[in-house]
Amino acid sequence: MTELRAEWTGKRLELIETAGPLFANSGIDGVSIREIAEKSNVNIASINYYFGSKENLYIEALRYVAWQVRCPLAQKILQDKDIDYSTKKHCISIIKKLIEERVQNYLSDKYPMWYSRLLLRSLIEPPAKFENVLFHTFIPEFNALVEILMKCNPRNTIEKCKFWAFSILGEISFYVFAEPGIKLAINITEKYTQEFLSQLQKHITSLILKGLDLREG
Amino acid sequence: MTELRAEWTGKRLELIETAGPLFANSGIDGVSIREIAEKSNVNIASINYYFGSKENLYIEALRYVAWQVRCPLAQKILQDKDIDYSTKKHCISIIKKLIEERVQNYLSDKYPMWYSRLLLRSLIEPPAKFENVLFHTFIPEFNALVEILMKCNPRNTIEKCKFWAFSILGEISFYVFAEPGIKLAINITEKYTQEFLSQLQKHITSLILKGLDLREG
DNA sequence: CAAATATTAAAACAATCGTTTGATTTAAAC
DNA sequence: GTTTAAATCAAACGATTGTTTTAATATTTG
Repeated sequence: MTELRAEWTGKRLELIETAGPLFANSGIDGVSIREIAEKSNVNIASINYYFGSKENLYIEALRYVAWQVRCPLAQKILQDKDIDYSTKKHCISIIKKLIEERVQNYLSDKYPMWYSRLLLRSLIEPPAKFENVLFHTFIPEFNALVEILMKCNPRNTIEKCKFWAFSILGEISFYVFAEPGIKLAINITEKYTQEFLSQLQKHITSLILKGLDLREG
Repeated sequence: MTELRAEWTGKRLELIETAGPLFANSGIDGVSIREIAEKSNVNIASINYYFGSKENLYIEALRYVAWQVRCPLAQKILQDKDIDYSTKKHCISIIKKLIEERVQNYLSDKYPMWYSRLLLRSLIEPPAKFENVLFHTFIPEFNALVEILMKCNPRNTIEKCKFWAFSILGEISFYVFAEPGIKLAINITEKYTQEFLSQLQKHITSLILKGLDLREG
């Protein structure tokens, strides 16, 4: 666990942690600063005092969760010059870890569920101001993912590897953004159990590895 | 193409078609009835006159798109008693069609993109009132999908087949709800081309069939 | 302690929200 | 042609929105 940035401390952090889940559930327009102030036990003026505006608070909350649940494993792996991508075993191990990281950071109780919900919400409704956050989190991780997939399967074109990267991201993201619908479908009301997530991780890993012709053994 | 319902005609239809894309992009709270009235060239009072309230207009728009882009193929297939699920060929053909139907209805220019965007938005933010729409569209289609997957692969448990169904839905849905982020990642500004969608459909079909051990030949 | 700064508080700001009213116009029915 | 209903309109409703102001209170600094 890395340190939080200095900007995410004290009252600022409190406000982010209070407003965040509200934003994640109802969007920026679905939450009033009075509701945030009330639940956070601060005066309404504090929001503008600490963040300048409601929109800035939203953007800060977005930057905060993007930092928390970021998945830098792919970039780290790419820096390792000792990896031999010609052996199936290594490639399988890498892809397994890449999927595990995202299931852990997006879906497990390592972080509150609203972290990933707020992050993914910025994917569906990206006002101009949010693109900056996306550009520094989602895009680099995506590009690293594509690069690794290229090395694991050099015969594939970059276009095909982008499809594979989107498959990995999509499979996991679906359980975040469609969470209410999914729980309706499988008839549960509580949060995903660890057992469920373990099975899900296995399922996605198997699906992707098979697709990439990287079946073990 | 089936007929539209009587409730979706005239001024009501006009209002739905005007408000729909706004709702899909910004959510119910991100659009004002004055903006809708202005773009629709009607008086503000018309919205309450025709729908009773803004929320009802939103729900009607949701019911409208859910009806339009619904994917009833799975239910239809299940009614056909002549299908032999023990032959790989039939199973492959069925799953291909199921994926094609969703890519067509959700992503192609068969329908405006905001249809599927609004529908999927109801998955991420389902107020109590929207659950009703979900329950009559998303859930039955999902259940039928699971049932077909069970018949294609009787050795699988129902839990595993649910994962497979979610995989199919998730792979395609990702390109709807994360559309802005995806276009940022692959650096395009226009809508998905037919060529891109054709490749995407091939990719998802191959991915799912391989995962289900239904590789052709 | 005194001065300067940072934080909190209540109140009011203008603007916008969804909705309603009541009058007027259009269309349909007899 | 008269009557009845449907549709449209401008205007105003009270409530709520995000933000600002101004004063009071902590906190920190010298």
